[in-house]
Amino acid sequence: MNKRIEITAQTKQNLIDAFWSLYREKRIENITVKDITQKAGYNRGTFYEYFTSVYDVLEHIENSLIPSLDQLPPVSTPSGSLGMPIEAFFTLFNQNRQYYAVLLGESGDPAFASKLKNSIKPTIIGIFTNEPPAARIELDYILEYTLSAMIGIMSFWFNQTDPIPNEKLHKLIHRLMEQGVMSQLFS
Amino acid sequence: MNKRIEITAQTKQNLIDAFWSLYREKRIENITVKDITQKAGYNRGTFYEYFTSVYDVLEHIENSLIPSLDQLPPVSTPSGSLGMPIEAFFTLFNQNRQYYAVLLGESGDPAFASKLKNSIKPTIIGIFTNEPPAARIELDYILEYTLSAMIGIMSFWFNQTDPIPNEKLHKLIHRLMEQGVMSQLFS
DNA sequence: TAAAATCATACAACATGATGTTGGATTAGT
DNA sequence: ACTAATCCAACATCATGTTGTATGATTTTA
Repeated sequence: MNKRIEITAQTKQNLIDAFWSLYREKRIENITVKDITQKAGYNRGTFYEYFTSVYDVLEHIENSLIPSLDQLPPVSTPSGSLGMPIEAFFTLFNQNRQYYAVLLGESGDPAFASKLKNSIKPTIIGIFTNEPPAARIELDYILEYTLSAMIGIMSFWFNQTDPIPNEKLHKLIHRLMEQGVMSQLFS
Repeated sequence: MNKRIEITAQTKQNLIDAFWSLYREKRIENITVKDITQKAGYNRGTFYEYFTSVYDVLEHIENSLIPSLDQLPPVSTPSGSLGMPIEAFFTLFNQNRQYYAVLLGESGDPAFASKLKNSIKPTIIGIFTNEPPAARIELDYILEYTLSAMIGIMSFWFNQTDPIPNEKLHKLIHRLMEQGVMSQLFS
């Protein structure tokens, strides 16, 4: 039976794909519903059966990229990466690399970076439930600092024409986290 | 023949102010030219004498906030802040606090964060002209990491309802930069 | 299992509102 | 009083979001 569902799922996906191929090229404010449906080969009205607006499509894509972070492996704290699941971060970023590169880039959506950070925070905070409240508040700031830094450097890396090797970046981040920025600047 | 500079400057500013008061409340995609001119008390057509679009107003505001960073004091490297002008950063952020808080926030503009970073980078890179090329490439990554972290934590701080004291944040950032994240997590 | 009834999908067409432009009215500077 | 600027009213164009309908697939009934 379910032929209907397949059709709608396909139509929806076609619209999403058309949107994305436009979004990679131009700012969202210049993308019209007409553009999308023309590219996907549907009537403009059909769009509204699936989405409420152009921004709704973006939202849909973003939300589909966030849940994969619930799949953050239970944060082990091996001596190598005290409390910060850098490896896990790496893996997840790479999985959706093509989307993250755009969404976190300079013509991306700042709300996405926030969503991303906020979805990761609870996992890490969970490790520090025993800490006193004062340290807890400071933790919020440290987390924001670190996650911003991670997202920043990964996004930068994604968008390089000639990026440094995976392994090299990996080690650099480790050093930055464990020894700070200053000690790395004068080597 | 004197252009009526004062009048036009005032009109332009009125439009900018009207835009900003709307921008603080809602996403830019929902702000129309009509909204702005109505709020500012002008005819809609007048808007186009000064700006080409709603986004052009935002761009204008952003650009007026960037040049102030050329005024970054020549980066002294006192023993306290090796290469990173944290104090200068603090001062500049605080000067335009109300704008930065919004523009760097989650309904802000990701392009602004990029502009900001890119305007600061050359100043800092200038200090490291003697370094070998390999270190130069790594420096780009370190800078992106650090600036993202700084912008992230400052923006977070701005948007807290009950922010920690200026001095405390200041010291925290120093520690994070000099000793890294990890050593701060387990105290 | 075949015909009838129902429902989901996609579309054409419409009303509304936003956009960007043009030509004219008004006001200030000399 | 003349000129040049500022601002506005009105227009054509375009995007939006909605409604009613044709098509064809699915389910029901007999």
